[in-house]
Amino acid sequence: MSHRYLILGLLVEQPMTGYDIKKRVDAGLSAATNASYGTLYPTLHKLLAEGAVEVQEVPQVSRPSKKVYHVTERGRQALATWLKQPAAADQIRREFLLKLYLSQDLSEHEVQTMLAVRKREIQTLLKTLRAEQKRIQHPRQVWIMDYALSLCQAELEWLDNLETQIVRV
Amino acid sequence: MSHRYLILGLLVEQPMTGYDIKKRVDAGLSAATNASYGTLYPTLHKLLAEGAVEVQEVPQVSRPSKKVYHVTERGRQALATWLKQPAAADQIRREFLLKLYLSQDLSEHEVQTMLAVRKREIQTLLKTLRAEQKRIQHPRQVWIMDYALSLCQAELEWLDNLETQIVRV
DNA sequence: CATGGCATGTAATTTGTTACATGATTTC
DNA sequence: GAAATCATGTAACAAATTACATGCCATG
Repeated sequence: MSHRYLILGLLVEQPMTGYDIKKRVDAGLSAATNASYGTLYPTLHKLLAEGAVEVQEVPQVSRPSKKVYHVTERGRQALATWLKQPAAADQIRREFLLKLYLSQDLSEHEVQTMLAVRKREIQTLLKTLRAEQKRIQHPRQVWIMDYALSLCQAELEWLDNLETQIVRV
Repeated sequence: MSHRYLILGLLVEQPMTGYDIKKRVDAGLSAATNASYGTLYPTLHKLLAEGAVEVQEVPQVSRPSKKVYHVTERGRQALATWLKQPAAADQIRREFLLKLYLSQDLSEHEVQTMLAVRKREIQTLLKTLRAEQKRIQHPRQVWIMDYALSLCQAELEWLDNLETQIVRV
């Protein structure tokens, strides 16, 4: 449901293809939401049918023609209305955390491995974020990046703490 | 899908009703996942049909009889198998963050309001977490609580930073 | 010559939310 | 007297993932 507005919002910044939107979200907005083609394309079609976006087909050589979408006035207004409403609560699912909590019957070694895997994942994410951070111009994107970075660092500290705690036990 | 294992895992700790499970998740595991009755009860029925759990009906006066579920050996093994597999990636949706990012056409005042609302929400969450923290005995529950607290604090710091930044701009 | 990027899309399935229905008891 | 707690459940719907299909180009 909020994917509609994600799309509209990104198209306000600049006209794009579905493919572009996906890249954009993966690169800079992963802390806020995610987007798969299976959601993106059908949603774009719906928005088109509703007149919230329009399409401009750009033919290409030996490739499906690009469909560059841009927002209509109607779309802008739908977005503005949505923006002014209070945000829905966060929806969060961290399977890693659930497994850690339920890991009573696992060996200490297995638990340590879980933590190590997670740590590597978060460190990788941190690197990615820092790399992206350098390519940013738009201040609002900086906000989101800072958010993601802060949470990453907090989690890393928590992981370090836990690891040493478990060793001591 | 991971709700199956959430249920199994909690039932390993002790037999419970669907209602109890819900309370348990809301109280101590909100950083990992969530659970609504609409998911919980049907999932319990499925687990029962598969022989992963068994039920013991406890009649009550002027109330539907309690259905206390407990895990079978089969259920335990299903859980153990799942636990040893690598965890799925986090699934995160923060509508608040998305709105903040897309808030270009809002007034500065509206943005400040969004931040203030979020801040109050996180502060409330923090208080709740701290209250729950005192009732905890199980060390693994402490881990999860610490996780939630760390992220809360990181977000609060980020919010404070942002607020002052925007004022300056 | 395989991998990954570019670029579109569909269909089946899973997953989950929301809202509803029921109804007594306790607490403010 | 209203609201929250206890306690179960279903049904309709919305949302999203996954896997698939297609096919060229560039890079290593």
